[in-house]
Amino acid sequence: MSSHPIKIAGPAIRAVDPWLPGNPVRGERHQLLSDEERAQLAKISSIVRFKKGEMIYELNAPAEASFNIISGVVTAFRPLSRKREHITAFLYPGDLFGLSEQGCYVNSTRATTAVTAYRIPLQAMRRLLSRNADLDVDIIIKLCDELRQAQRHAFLLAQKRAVSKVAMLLDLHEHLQRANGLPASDVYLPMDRSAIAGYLGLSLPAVSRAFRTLTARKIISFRDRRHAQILDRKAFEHLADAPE
Amino acid sequence: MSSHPIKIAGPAIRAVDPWLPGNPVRGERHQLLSDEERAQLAKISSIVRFKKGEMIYELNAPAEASFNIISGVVTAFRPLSRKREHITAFLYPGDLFGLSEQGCYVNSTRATTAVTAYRIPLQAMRRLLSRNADLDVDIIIKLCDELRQAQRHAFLLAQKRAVSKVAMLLDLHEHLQRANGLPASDVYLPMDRSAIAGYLGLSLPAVSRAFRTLTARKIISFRDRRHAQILDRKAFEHLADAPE
DNA sequence: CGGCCGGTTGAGTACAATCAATTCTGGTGG
DNA sequence: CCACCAGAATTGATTGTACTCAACCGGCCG
Repeated sequence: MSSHPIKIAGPAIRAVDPWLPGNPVRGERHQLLSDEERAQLAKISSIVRFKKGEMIYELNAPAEASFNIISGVVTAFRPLSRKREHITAFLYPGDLFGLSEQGCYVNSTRATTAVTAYRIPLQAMRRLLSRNADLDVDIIIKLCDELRQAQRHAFLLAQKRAVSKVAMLLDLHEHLQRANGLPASDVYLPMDRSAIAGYLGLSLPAVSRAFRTLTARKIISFRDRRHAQILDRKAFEHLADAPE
Repeated sequence: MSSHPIKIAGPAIRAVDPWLPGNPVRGERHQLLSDEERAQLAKISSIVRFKKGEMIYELNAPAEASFNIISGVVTAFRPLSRKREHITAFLYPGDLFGLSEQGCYVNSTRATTAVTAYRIPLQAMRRLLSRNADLDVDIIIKLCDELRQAQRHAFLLAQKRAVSKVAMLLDLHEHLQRANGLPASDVYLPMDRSAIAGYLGLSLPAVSRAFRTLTARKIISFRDRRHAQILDRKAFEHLADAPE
């Protein structure tokens, strides 16, 4: 232990606390697990790496493990008939994924950037869970977090105007960056346009046009394809918050 | 105890098991809590009743309790500017609701029918959770269930054609009835058309037209406003499953 | 009997999908 | 280092579908 100054503490689960109002900072996601818990999890986990674009697991495959992201971005999606896919979520460091229903994964996942993650076998996880009440509570908190995310996603999808959807996506990512303590002077979008389209329930051209509209109206501007700045906060929030 | 032949066991949480393949019956939601756990929860809960249409709690109010439905249907929603609202979920017996973020509710809820429910104070719940690892696991299972539901809802909302959305709604409710062991010869929709519109992200006229289209094509028929039958299973699944 | 609420139907408009052509970008090999 | 290529992204023209607004039905209650 002490022979290694840089210690890998084990899985990290980060979420906004559902109970405490502002802990430690309003809206900030914080590390839920104690060092003790992380060590326990580390004992049953392995570290895996995925190259950009690599599949992590496929829909309906037998679920053998959950994953906890250390670095990189993962896209969770449901393949549709042809070249289309419905994107369920973008997952970031501190997130947990690999949900199953009756032993099978309920979506497919792919590394959107290079990814390193803890791989936590389900068997071991279950065993650990039934022995450790504190760990359970942390997982519950995280699941509540993901549930709220999914509900926000649904809310976004219920919007009709493409510009609103796009604005809400930017808003989500800005919040996310802030919640992770990163500077949010510009919004970084690690995924490509077609992934955005899949997440927003729009066609790829529609995404492009929506971005164009927003830049034309001087509401946002693009430093490059993946870095956006919000220029007109007022107009932006009007679109992203309560769209008509 | 024994003096009362009809005993109220306490909260019931029903969900599809994420791990066991088919337990007890493929796709069936089963009771997660042991009698022991239900008794523990019962001790810290009270039973509350709500009239049809009554608000249960409001968005952003301080969250003091979670609820577990005994009977009736609850609508969770997010109020929008005017007469509109985005409906997050319809909740049925065995469901758990009253999620909070930093101490406040993240949506509003209203009784859609007369409702009876357990009211579980959060403080007591937290205390109980941190002492009981088995109970935690059950709650985790339930949250996974709700998370999948939310993701299905998002998937539904990503569909573009109104008939697909409506078909998926019927499909969801048929599955739900089946999962609860009810006969599913016809699909019962306990909510009114405008609630359906709010859930599907459509205007009220669009819902009406979609139903009309489906009946005109002899894919479904209505026994009455709230009871639908699926006539052409093939065509129905084609719309509800992999649209396009 | 009349009004009200939930629901349906109709006409016109707006917005995004589609299909297709074009430009931009990043990566590769000469 | 540059030329080139392939995939990503943008733009354009047309079509379709759902929205809006508004009128109309039908049951329920006073």
